[in-house]
Amino acid sequence: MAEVEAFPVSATDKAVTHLRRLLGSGRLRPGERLKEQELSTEIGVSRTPLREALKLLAQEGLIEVLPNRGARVPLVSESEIDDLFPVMGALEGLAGTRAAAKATDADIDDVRALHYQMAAAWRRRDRATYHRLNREIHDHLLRLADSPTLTRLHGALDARVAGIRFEAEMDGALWDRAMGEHEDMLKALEARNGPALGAVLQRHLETKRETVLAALQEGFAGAGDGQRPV
Amino acid sequence: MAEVEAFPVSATDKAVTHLRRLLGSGRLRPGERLKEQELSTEIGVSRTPLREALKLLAQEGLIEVLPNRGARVPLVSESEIDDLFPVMGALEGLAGTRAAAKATDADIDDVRALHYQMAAAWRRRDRATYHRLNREIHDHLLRLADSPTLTRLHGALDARVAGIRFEAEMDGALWDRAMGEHEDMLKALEARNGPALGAVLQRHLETKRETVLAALQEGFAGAGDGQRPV
DNA sequence: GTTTTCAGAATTGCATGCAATAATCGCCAG
DNA sequence: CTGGCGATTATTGCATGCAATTCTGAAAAC
Repeated sequence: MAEVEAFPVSATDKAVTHLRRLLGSGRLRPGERLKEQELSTEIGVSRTPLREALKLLAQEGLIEVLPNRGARVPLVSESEIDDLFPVMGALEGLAGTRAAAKATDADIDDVRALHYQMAAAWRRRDRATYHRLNREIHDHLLRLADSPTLTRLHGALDARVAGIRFEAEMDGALWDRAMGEHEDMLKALEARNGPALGAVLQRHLETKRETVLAALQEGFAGAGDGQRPV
Repeated sequence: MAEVEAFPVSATDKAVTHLRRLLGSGRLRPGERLKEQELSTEIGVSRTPLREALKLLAQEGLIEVLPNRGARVPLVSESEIDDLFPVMGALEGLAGTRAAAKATDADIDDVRALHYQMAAAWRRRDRATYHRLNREIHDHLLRLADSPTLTRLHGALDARVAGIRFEAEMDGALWDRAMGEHEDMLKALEARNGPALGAVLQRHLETKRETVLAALQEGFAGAGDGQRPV
């Protein structure tokens, strides 16, 4: 067995990872104040690396730090969604264009397999499986685009909406529309038509934007299910 | 006069600003090691906020920090340029599309004024003025796009190539091509043709990519003129 | 009953100290 | 003279302490 590069995870990385999980899982809710003392003891690092982690996540927009007033989980507003999604659309559009150009036959086979599994989940209205496979397909396409910068930026933006539990709220019409767009994606990818794939992805983002906005208006603002009426 | 919100600049902000200037001005050269002690005394803050600043800039890709080995100014490689520019192209394309849709007549007048000043600078081969106005025009368009996320991401990517002194190397043919694209930009903006403006900006980025690559191959790698053969 | 005030507590921002890791340089073998 | 090795030095990573700021809440004023 090859010796694994014994890679000392820094306390800052540990804090970043831990905080990401807290934010993504909804343990920290929008508007909530993040106290350094509290978090540092929970995570098991001192305040210095924790503060570094907070600043890093703030730069990504996942939290916001106010001078002398500590960090908060930002409330996600409609205007932020409207700001965010066009940019994600542009990035995914580029990803699609590149992915179609670079995909090997094997890559396309992989995506096709995921696609048909997802279509099956959609037909039986299995939300959880659908969303898992959906994510896998999008990750796959992004990976095919083969651009670290693209992956990094997209990930940063995606993390901001990850807290919104829009999946649960996805209504039938929007879900069908999304599924239809996925059909078009597969066709464009099979035809290795980059511009078409890019265009579909941009349309798809618009559908996602509407889904997220609907969820937001239903009161699923931000991470967690804390605001759920039951 | 309204009382200005007296806002205390944090030591971290001070360090970030200072480091940005050092990197942008070429005082710190690619490959150079950044020592915390040295920098902190020069900037006048202690190591803690300096370290926060380093991590923030590292997240933007302006520097890289290796575990236990400190921070370095990364060498800019061709592959990084090839990675970066398509993404910037997608962002500027979006900016153009939005800018054309949102611009008021007054906005267009402003851009037109800048454009004709720049054209004059181009005709008399006044590089410095041309590049200043060029930057102003691009900033203006980005501002018209009216998207904080777009501005932020574009700024982060732009900072990475800002250190490369590609302006000095811009050869005649590429310069003329860039100027022609600016003509098209103005036309598209005047016609409020968003897609057209977006497309021009993407083409323009490709021209810039070639310019930067040429400069890189001439040995102007990264910030500063240290590698210049004289 | 509502608002203002102000002392005490809590919290953040930053500097410094100490342990752990990496770089450096002189020394010795070949 | 060159290349490898070990002690010394330099540097990073992190924890902690202290000053400055903000928050809290209870009493006083209206």
